[in-house]
Amino acid sequence: MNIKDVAERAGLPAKTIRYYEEIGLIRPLRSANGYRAFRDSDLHKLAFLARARGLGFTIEDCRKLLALYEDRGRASADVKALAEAHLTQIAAKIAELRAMEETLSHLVHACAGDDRPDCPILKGLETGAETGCCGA
Amino acid sequence: MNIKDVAERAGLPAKTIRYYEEIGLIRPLRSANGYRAFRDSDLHKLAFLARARGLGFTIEDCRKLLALYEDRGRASADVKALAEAHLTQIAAKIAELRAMEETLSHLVHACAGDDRPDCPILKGLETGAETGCCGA
DNA sequence: GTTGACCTTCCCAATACTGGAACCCTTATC
DNA sequence: GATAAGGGTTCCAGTATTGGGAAGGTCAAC
Repeated sequence: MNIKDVAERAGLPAKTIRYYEEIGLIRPLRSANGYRAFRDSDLHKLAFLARARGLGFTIEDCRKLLALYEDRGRASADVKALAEAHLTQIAAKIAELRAMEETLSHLVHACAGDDRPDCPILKGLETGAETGCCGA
Repeated sequence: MNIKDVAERAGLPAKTIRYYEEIGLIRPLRSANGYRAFRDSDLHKLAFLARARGLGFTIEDCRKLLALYEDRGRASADVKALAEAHLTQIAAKIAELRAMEETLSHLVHACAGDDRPDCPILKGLETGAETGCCGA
């Protein structure tokens, strides 16, 4: 298979596939003309990578997951540990975003959004205070 | 004020402050010895930037916010529009992370996490299916 | 043989910093 | 005056993960 075929089937841009080869995630063969010649196993790995990346795993995590995927003697505990650590990071990121969302939505609600210059959002950014809409 | 003082007061690393100058967010004066000489107005801007960045605004959004902050004749609607667009992006990011979290936590819960190789997480990444724990 | 769709490598851009090297300035101490 | 500590400066390179595009080789069809 040439790169465009695997790209479509794995759901990854060709550019990304070349990059994954460059950093050693896959090692496709080469045809006589210099084209990459992907085996089914390469396609499987790329689809695996696409899904792992889609779940937010870093490339380095993907490298470890791929190694476990290929290791018939792996312990599922190792996979689970990786996934749990990643879940923890996802939860932390969500919490961070929610905090931003909360602060910012308070400010937005306090802002008239008209043609006058008075703006609680800018005031909040200036002073570090929120709108003060509900106490203190 | 020298850079270390403003860094502490604004809550930003000195490196970051130099970077902000490089990209034109601030324009501190220079002393005869070549040191940056920060005015109070520079400090205010840096603190403003630190808070805006803390709310997840991109640097380019910060640039616009700073321009509005400095424009005494701004319309608060412009600020609000920026903030609302950012809120939308935050919400989208949260939704994305939650989807990842949900999929991954299903897989994790289905995984025994012992020393055997059988692993629903790897299977899920291989096939694109979730655990199938609840139907289908 | 020419067109058009592939493929290749290589370099640059993006985000928002972060680290380090090499070197200059200031102040205090010996 | 020498030295050392603790500032400051610039410049280069790197992070993570692509995306864009140039310059050029290859293949299949007409």
